Amino acid sequence: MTLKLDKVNRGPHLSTLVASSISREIAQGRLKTGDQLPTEQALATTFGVSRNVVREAIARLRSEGRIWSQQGRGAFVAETNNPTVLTIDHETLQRADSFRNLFELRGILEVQAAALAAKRRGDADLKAMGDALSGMRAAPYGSVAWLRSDLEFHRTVAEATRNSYMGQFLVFVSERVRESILAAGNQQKSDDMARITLGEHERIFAAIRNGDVEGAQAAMRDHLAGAALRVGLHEGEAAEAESPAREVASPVRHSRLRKAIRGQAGG
Amino acid sequence: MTLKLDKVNRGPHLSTLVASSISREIAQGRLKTGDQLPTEQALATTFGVSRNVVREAIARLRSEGRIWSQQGRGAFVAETNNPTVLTIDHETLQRADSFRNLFELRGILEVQAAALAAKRRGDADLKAMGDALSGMRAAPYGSVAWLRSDLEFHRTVAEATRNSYMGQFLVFVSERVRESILAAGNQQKSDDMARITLGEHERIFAAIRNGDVEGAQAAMRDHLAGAALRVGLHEGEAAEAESPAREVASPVRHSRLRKAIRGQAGG
DNA sequence: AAATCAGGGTTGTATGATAACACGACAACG
DNA sequence: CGTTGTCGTGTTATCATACAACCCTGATTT
Repeated sequence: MTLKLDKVNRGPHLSTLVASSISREIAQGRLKTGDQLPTEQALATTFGVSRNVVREAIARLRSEGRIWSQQGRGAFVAETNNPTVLTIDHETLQRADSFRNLFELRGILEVQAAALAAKRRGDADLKAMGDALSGMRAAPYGSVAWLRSDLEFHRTVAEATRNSYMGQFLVFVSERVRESILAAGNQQKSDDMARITLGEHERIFAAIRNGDVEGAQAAMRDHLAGAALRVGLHEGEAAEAESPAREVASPVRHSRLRKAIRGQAGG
Repeated sequence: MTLKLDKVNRGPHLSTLVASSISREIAQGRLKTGDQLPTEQALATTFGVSRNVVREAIARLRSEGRIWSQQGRGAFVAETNNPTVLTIDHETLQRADSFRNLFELRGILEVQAAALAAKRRGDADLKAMGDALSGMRAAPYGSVAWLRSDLEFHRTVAEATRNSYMGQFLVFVSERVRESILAAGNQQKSDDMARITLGEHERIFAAIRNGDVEGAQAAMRDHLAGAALRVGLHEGEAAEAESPAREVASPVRHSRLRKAIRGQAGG
């Protein structure tokens, strides 16, 4: 046994469902900035959960700056136009469509980063990329060392853009993507994949070394398409409209409540 | 009259205090990655609060990715070596090259967003964009209303990508760019500029409406190039800015508990 | 020895109660 | 008439307790 009976990573707590439901209401404009939310009691009954759960959800939204609340008055939708920090909630990332979206964003950044790197790379950048590739060749596919070298390669590409924000964002997004993949943990490994993946990286490297902007873009696009396949995202027109269609392990308990929440959120 | 005394800055909730206390323990290394936290009951008694408060704090830390918990086992410190939030420092943005880099990143995102929007826009998106354009036509160039409509237009484009992360990132980057421009505040206004800028937006809109992917990209690229010129970006410089670090008012009630928490946490 | 199961410990959720606070209604008072 | 004090209601913040679901361990049984 012990086959990868999905370890149900972070089974979404009820508070998470409630939080994303409210969050969705805000995002879709049904709750505008300054609006007062229903009372905790009302939310609890409409969602069919305890007030405690609602409070955890609200605490979370408050910590994200989406709403603010005052004792004796109520909770109100905050001004969302001043996000001073950017955070990606990785419980939401467990949803397939969210993951796809983030992967798409990563792709855009990676491809353009490859283009800039092909224009601006210096000798030091090329050496760093070469070292990272060597590291990938030396390590077994999927091992920790392999993953580290993989990340390192992409990091050096980002660095070669000479745009620190590009690197910052790219690392941030890539890390979230990687975490999500590791959490799913359903990727099979083979020597073929090692060879293919390595080849993709080498083509990216070659194009960047030659200053071939469009070649670098194409090679990176290929690589990402391959990576998408390897993690089980079918390629092509990736992200469809965001709809709450999560597939993960079915919730055991409270399934009716969860369904109700999902239904109302989906709209 | 109207003496504006600060609106009572309410003391943070107990759950916030508990959360930041635990957070500090992690940051200072007293709780290493993988360590198991004390049980909720234990935390409740040591902090002198109810288990409910502890749960809200833990829910918050969990949503921030600092810890993860599993029913029946406990809560554990997550791998937090990679940043879970992304922030852009105000001061570094004042440097011209930093600003240029951020502007470049914004350009990449905007151009690709325009492409995706041309593919995926729906009728509601087109209407929203049209409304934003109307708002720009009605408002004087550079006015608050004009800026709001401008932002609104770009936001609707991002929304039409059907990729929430795209919108999130784009809004975040654009806001930083806009703040920086406003801080510089050395842009001249003219009717010519109003006409030109509006025309750029209209071409973007037309291309997206027609589903012209490359046209949308080109139009957005034009617009950004124009915007770069208008803010004096090629030899540009930035201005000074301040960053008021505001203090929180002293908590009124539960002061003993709060002090206890602060004391133990502060070290 | 291996499988099964019982028990305790922990988190997740529900429920009710109390305290702190905001706000309007209303009477008392000048 | 305007002001003030008081009260009542509604809401959030917190507490306390109980139960359900789940994990882990170890004894019991096969």
